[in-house]
Amino acid sequence: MSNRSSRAKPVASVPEVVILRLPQYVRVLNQLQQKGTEVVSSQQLGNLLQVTPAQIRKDLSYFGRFGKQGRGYSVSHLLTELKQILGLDRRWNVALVGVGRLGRAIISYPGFAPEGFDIVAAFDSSPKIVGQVVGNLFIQPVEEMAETVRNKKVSIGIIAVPAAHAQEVMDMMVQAGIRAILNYAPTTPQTPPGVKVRNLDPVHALQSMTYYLIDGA
Amino acid sequence: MSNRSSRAKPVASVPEVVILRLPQYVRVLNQLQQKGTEVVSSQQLGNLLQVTPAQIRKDLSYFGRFGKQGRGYSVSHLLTELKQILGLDRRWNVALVGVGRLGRAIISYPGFAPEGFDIVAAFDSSPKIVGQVVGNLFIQPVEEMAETVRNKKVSIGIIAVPAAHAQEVMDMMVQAGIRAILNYAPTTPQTPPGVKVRNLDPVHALQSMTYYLIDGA
DNA sequence: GCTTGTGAAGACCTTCACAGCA
DNA sequence: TGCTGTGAAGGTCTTCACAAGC
Repeated sequence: MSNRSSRAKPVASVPEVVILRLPQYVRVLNQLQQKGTEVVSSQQLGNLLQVTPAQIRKDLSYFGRFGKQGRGYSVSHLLTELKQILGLDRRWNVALVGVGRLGRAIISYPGFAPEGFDIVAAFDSSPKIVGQVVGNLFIQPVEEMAETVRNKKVSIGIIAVPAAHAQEVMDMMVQAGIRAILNYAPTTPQTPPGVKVRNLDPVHALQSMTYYLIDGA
Repeated sequence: MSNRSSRAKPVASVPEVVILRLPQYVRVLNQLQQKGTEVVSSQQLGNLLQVTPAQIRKDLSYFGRFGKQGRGYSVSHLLTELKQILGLDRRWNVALVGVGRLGRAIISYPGFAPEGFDIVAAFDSSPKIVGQVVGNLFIQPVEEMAETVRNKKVSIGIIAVPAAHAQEVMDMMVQAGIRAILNYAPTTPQTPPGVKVRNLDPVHALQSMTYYLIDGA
């Protein structure tokens, strides 16, 4: 009923599309804050995000009442609330499986840590790769996954193995208790309920655009 | 009315969610074909894809009637049709902008060419990088983009520059006539109508999963 | 008998439009 | 006056359920 503590849990379940938009709001609010903007209206946010103002207000209304009539939203307050809602006010430990060319690129990608995501373990199935050190990480055999996930409090997995092995890696991760998975393999593994997967497959992305190019070319 | 020539254009506009699913159907059908499966029902496809059979039949019905009552779908026939619908029965020329660490990884990624996507040009704004040869590609200055896109019949662009420059690269690509863009930068550029963009931002993907992890941890 | 293709129903999400409040 | 928060309306996508046909 009250939302004063900003711990308010959504009463009804929030549509996933809404959750997918919130990180974008966070990103734009961050930019506004850096520019020194203190207050923003749903109208202005909508312009920046190419979204209708009504949608922004509706999205936010799932979680509480963050604005002031006649004025708009306090940038810093809304940012704080959204980060807390999304769990972006803390750090998350991540485990990577597959330390080939792609896996190495992911380990050295400098964009994760500043956003609160720390790759704290990396696994491979090849004896040639296990034992190597990449970045600061000692590459472990996949057999150690469950134990390491427990010890290092890993909550998120990244799959960077060839498509043919993605499903078994998924299963191992789920078995180890991981419930959020970022999948770089060009395949869509079967996912048990309660586990979230995001696929980052560039080929699939391309294949879903060419349809719109036919005729034009 | 007839769909014999399989050139049938959809009568009403097809929902984008449908277009996003079709490449998955193609992928699974490819696997079935390699295993020697000749006929498949919407039920079986649904099991493999974790989608309801009704959805598969409805999706396909936007484009024609590809099945046989009582039997199901011919794998090879459906595959041919879907590839043609999506434009995956031909090759597409792609231009990359941003030849840093990420751009180099994209150029050397071996997954594009077998699926019909050829990176035929690469651009960078840094004089230190322009003139280098990466893979087989001579890195050109961004100023040459419009001309090269025309000469080499490029239809698709890949953005692999830092977030701060993604918007201007987008604008240049659109200016050069590109209408499909794969964006690796961690930002969502403003997109003019008629241009399709797919974002492959790993941080955004992670930020949209942590919500579901709260409580559990 | 089995499976497609599809209108109709239902679920879900977006947009409207306005009461309420600063 | 200006902008939020939100029921209600509208639109879109998914699922149902069954006639048609192999």
